[in-house]
Amino acid sequence: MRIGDLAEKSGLSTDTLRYYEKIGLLPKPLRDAGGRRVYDETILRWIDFLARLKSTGMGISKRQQYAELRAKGAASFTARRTMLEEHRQKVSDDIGALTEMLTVLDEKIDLYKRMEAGEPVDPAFENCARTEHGAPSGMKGRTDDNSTGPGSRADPET
Amino acid sequence: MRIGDLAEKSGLSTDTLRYYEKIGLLPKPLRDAGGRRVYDETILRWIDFLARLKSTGMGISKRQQYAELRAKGAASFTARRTMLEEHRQKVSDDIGALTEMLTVLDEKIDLYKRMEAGEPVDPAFENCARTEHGAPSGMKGRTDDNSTGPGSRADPET
DNA sequence: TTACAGGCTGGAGTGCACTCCAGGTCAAGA
DNA sequence: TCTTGACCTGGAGTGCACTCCAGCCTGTAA
Repeated sequence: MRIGDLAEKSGLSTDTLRYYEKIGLLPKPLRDAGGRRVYDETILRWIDFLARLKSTGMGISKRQQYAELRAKGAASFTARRTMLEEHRQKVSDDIGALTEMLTVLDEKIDLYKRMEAGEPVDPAFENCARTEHGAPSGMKGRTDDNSTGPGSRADPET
Repeated sequence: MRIGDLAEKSGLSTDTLRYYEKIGLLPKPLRDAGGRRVYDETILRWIDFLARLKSTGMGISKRQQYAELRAKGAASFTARRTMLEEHRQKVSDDIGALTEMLTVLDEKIDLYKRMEAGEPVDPAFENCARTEHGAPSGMKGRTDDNSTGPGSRADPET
């Protein structure tokens, strides 16, 4: 498999594949007689896992570190497991934060629906819907962000 | 409240607050006699929500768009709700992907533990442990890394 | 009155993660 | 043979999201 095929199969561009090789995320591949990179199908599994690490918030330097350990083989099993355990914790925390945000968004969306319908909104609930930060409400008098529209005293974003 | 106080309360630096103002995320505040920015407590709720949008993956341009709508007052309720509904979908999808990753990590961590203990690992199971069955979210059912480190035939990263 | 903390502006610099480009090589098909 | 397309390298450029800096101003406190 040449780099173009791998690009197609992995979803990464050839530039990105060469870049990943340069920074050590991908092992240096064999070359054919003409100097072109030749890849084995198995590299796809590694690229996939790298993509998953990335999409779940692991930055390049951590991935580099992991790739470096991987290159050491069995000697790095424990170190790799430790990294994965740390990442697991981060992923778990992120799920918690996102789940919380889902609630915040649901409340806010509901609030907007009711405002759109012209329903009067209880300021106490507004606070609750908007954030954990319980600041006293009372419209702030900024010309550009507040009470501008006809018929709106309460803006969910105030 | 001056910019230093707001920085302390919001967790953002004064530089970041001025930057957010410059790009339109924060409304232009009033100024005191000496030309210094003066903030009202209520801005904290908005900053908080912006932070939440950011930490849940909304980029600056989308936040700018939302802030622009917010500045329009009641006239933008529906547009804002639409943006929040789109973001809700994204957050929900992200939770799905992260949850899937949690399973992948758990299997991989378990695999490493067994390798560290010197347990022989059945290659078939290895694959199973690493692969997403059926690739639910856009990926093609490959979910593992693979390669040969020096000195191990059965490397979880292989 | 002077020291100094804090604030102001415009603009340059940073780190991440690519992405693009110029100028060249290689190999298969017309 | 010639053309074409894929590939090569080194290096420059991009977009995001800040972060830092120089040089200046203001207001309070010793």
